[in-house]
This record gives sequence, structure tokens and C-alpha cells, in this order.
Amino acid sequence: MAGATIRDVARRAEVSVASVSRALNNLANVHPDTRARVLAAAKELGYVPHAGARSLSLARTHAIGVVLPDLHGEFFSELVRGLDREASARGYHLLLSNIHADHDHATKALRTMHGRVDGLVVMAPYAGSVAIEDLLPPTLPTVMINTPRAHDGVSLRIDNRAGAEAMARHLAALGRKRIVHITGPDGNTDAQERLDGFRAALPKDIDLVVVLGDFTEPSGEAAIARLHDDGVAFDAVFAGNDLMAVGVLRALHQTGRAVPQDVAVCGFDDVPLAGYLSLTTIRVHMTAVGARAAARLIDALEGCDTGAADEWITPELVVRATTVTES
Amino acid sequence: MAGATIRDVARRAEVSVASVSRALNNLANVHPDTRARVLAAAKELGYVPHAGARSLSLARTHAIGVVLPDLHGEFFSELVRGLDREASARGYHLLLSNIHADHDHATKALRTMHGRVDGLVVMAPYAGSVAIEDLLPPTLPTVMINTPRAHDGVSLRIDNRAGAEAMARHLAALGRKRIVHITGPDGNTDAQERLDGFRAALPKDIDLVVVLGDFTEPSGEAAIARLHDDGVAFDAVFAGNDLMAVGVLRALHQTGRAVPQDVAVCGFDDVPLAGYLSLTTIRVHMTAVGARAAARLIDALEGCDTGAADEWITPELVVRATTVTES
DNA sequence: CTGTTAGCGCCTTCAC
DNA sequence: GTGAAGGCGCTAACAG
Repeated sequence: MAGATIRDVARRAEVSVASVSRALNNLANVHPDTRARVLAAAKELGYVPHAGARSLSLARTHAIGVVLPDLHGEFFSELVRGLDREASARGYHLLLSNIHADHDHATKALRTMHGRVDGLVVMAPYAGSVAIEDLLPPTLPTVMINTPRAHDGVSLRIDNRAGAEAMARHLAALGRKRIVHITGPDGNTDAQERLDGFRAALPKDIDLVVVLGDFTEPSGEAAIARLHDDGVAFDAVFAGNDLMAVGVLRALHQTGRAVPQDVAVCGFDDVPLAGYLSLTTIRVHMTAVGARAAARLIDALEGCDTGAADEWITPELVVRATTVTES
Repeated sequence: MAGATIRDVARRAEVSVASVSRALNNLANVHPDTRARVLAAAKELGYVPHAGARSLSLARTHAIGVVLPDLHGEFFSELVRGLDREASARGYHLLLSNIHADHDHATKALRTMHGRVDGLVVMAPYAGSVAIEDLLPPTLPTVMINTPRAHDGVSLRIDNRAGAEAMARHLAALGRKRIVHITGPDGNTDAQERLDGFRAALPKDIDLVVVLGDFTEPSGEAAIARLHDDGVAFDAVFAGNDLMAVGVLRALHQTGRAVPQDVAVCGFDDVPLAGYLSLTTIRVHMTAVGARAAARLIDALEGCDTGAADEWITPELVVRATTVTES
């Protein structure tokens, strides 16, 4: 018997809808007999509360909206897993909305969140998507992930600078003197911060060559090929992300240079592939970021407002065989 | 001005709520002037329709529930991407619910979907999770992905048998005579079907050794080590999935056997890593599966019921360097 | 302890 | 072309 409503239950249990509601929500002040009759009736009817109606009258949906760009698989799934873990542990659902390039579509998707979710977790790493902030229903509590611009809600930031600095120190400690950095695409905040941090932490006696990449593997490969053709010498490459580092490894292999003896190679992110290739990198624990984002949002929703508006997640240096030889 | 309601708009535009509703939903029979006034008022108030209330009165949420087990990252993200692409293209949101081991939790999560979504996409590859079918609010249209048991809704199945058969033919054509198959965990339907298909399509003059694995990389590695210790000879290994195949490659490397000369190696799934390792495998295009699932569900929801109740997705053989030498 | 009633915000007949 | 009124399913005062 599908679609049974609270009134059906009330009729069958021969009580009022109010009693049914109270019994089903474990409120006090319900006679045990009444409660039993209600429970029985509900079970017999296969009654399932209508969550939509419930939210409407409670003004509470127990759902959080997740707005993500169309990003790389690894990140996406890890982030969502972290969000989901925390959310479901605290009784919340996730309403997903990937934002593609299409502006109108995005606007509509965002507006449609109003009245379906209690708050939003938004990730928008590209400076170009600035508008997103303005599209958000301003009434919804929001946690931003990695969004540079100031806003009124909570913001979780990955400390790209700290990660890049750690890498700079690592390479410096290894005695590398002519280092190439391949950047991410223009306008990408992560890319910019990684470059800034790296440059800032590099001792003055080390040469830094910066070349433009776009976070894809081919761009890493092409960058090295170009340097090779130009006869540029270097003994280390810090790629703006792991994918490009993979391209770098490939290019170096083709030109017959030994890693790490001739050239040390490292990336950023620690995607699963990095482990297989023994790539030295900076680990960004996206599962933790997701869990933290959900936790902060739910805290805010439930009134227990913890911590600072800006929270930084520090990534971790993972040293593997592309920068140091095992011994 | 957040939280403006339709009544606020009506008041400001000096019309009735009915007219506001009509104007905002582009219904006919609204005087241009009225429409303009309504639009202006809505914009001034920053009015955003309350999706929850809208669903309640329309009995239509334009959201689809996605119920997944806690599965491997690659699959998860690809499947969800496919679902999201199709869903958002047709104006639907995704409500996520990962089902963990905890039965009660799962039940509650599923029941909470009633009234929040118009239909469900469910993936439950393990025979052990049989109960899931019974937990589903029976009133919701459902598309099952890879669920063996019959049910009343639509079911999308990955044709594991066909994939395994293709692999059997491939190895046979290469002239391999003593083949090892490493299975997935007991009770896993995919694993069982892959074994069955493989065995069925293998010519009689080929020896088949079946060993138990569990879909993890170490289990693939361990399986080969065991065979090696036992002195079992073989010239090909078909791992039940790519992860185990990676373990196999590692183990063979350690025992000094050449791939593919001494031993041909292949897997199943075509995870991204498989491409990097040049692993011959069977590609299961999960993005397509997700998109198809969403498409079928939405078709059903919107009355244009296409196709058969059971739809099979045929995976594709991808031949790479672990079974054939480049030339 | 229990029932009645009035909304939550929106859409939709049904009259005008 | 427009407004008034009822209802989607549920919860939350308020009386009894």
C-alpha cells in the first residue's frame, strides 16, 4: 500500500493526525497504547513519511547542496566521499549540482536549491567563475572550498603556499640548483598560489625557470620537450600538479635523462597514480576537506558555530623515488 | 531581501498570487503588463521560488535519488558524472545516498528519500545486499544497475559474460594454452559472471586454473606468488579486475617473468591506471552506464517509456601491451 | 494525554 | 485576463 499518508494512519489507528505525528517522532506525552496502535497501523500500511512535506512545515530539509565544477575524477570522488561520510553520519543528505560552463543553466540549478537544502558547500577554483558567489541564494549558509575572495560565510582553503614552500625546501635540501616550475592555467588560483609559495621559499642561489602549463599531462610533456629543444639546462622539475609531472616523467624518459639522478621530479595533489609511479608530491587530503566542509556547515546550521571564518588545510609533503634514490 | 515569498511579490506587483504564479511559470493568459510588473517585482525582491513547496503542490520534485554502496573511487565518480550529466541536462538534481554496511542507517536513508525524489537509481553489486530491494519505498520508480535479481522496474546490466568471453577469445587467438583466472570475492555477482563467461568461451584444449582473489591489488600479487611457490606453470593471467592485474604485474616482475612474452596479463574495468600500465583489459564505460540509467529513469518518470525492462551494456575489449608486443 | 486548527509556500481549479 | 479558495502532507500551537 504505497503513498499512505499520515491521515490514513490516523484513521486506521483511530486517533488524530497529531497523535500519529507525536508517536512517530517519539515525542513525549503519548500514551503507550496510543503509540502502539499508531506504530502498528503505520507498519500495516507501509507508511513512509513524506520528507518533502516534513521539510516544508519544519523549514528544515536536512539536506546540503553541493556545488562543484566539472573537475577531475580523483578529486571529485574523494571530496564527495568526505562530504557524504560526515553528512550521512549526522543525518544529512547531499544534493549534487555540477556547474558546467553554461551560465544560465548554472543559475537555474542554484536557484532550484532554495527550499531543498539547508546550506551549501561550494567549490569554485577558477577566478573566472567569480559570478558564482553572486548567484548563490544569499539566504543560504555557505561553506566555500578554496575560494579566494572574501565573503560572509565560512571558507576552507587548501594551503597551496605552504605545500609549495615545503617542496621548495625539499628540493633545496637535495642540492638542486636549476629548477623548472610548470604552472597551471592562467587565472587558476591554486596554480598561482603554488607558484608564489614556491618562489618565495626558494633560496636565492637557486635558479628558477617558470613555464606555463595547463594541469594536463600533455602540457607537462610539451613543456619539457620545449625546454629540451631550447637547450635549457635544469636538474629538477616541480610540476604544478601530478598530471603534468607524469608528462614530465614521460618526456624525460624519452630524452634519456635519469630520474632522480639527472633530474628530480615532483608534483602536487598525490593522485593515486602518483603512488604507482613513486612520484614525490604534496598530498591534499580531499576526503578530509570534504568531511571538514560538511562538519563546518552542519555546525553552523545547528547553531554550534565553531572556529574561524577562514580555515586552512595544510597539505603534506610525500617524498618518493622521483626525488630521492632509495638506499 | 532574502526569503521573499510569492505573496510578497504579489503585494509588490499589486496582483494576486495566482497571477504571479502564472507569470513566473510562463503560462498563457497573462496580460503583458501584468507579467512585466510581476517580473519587475520579483527581481526587486530577489525572489527565488521555494522548490520544496513547489514540489509538494506539484507532487513532482525533479530530483532523482542515487543509492550507491561505498565503492571504489574510479567507478563512483564516473558513474555519478554520467548520472549528473544526463540528469542536469534534463533539469533534474541528484540526491546522493551512500549505503554503508549499517542496515538501520541504510533503511532510514532510503525512507527519507520518499517525497524528496521522483525516482531512484540503485546500484548494489553484492548478492549480500539483497535486502536493499525490500527497503526501497515501493512507490518509487527505480532503475537498478547491475542487480541480478528480477524486480519490477528497469534494470541495467553490465554484460560481464560478454566481456569475459571476448577476453577468452583474445587469449585463445594469441595461442595461450595454460591460463590462470583470479576471481573476485565470493558472492560478488560481477566476479561470478566474469568467471562463467570466461570459462564458457575458452576452447577445450586450453587449461584453466582458477584461484580466488578479492578485487584488491595485494590479492592479485599474492595469487601469483602462491602459484609460483607451488610450481604451477602458466602463460597467461586473466585477473577479475584491473587492480588485481596490477598486483599480478608486480609479482611477475619480481619473479623475473617477461610480459607478455612469458606471460600475457589482462584485467577488467579499464581504470585510468590500466592505460598508464598499458594493460589489456575490458572497458566498462561507467559514464555511459550512469547517463543511460538517468535517461531510462527520467523517460519512465515522464511517461515516454522506452525499451526493455532489462538493458545490457556491452563492455569493450581494449588490447594493449600486456598481451601483445608492439611491432 | 489527545483532538482541532492553522499554517509552511506554492499551484490550480473555479468563478468572475 | 484575473482573483479567491482549497489542498499537497506534515508539524505545532492551542484548547480540552
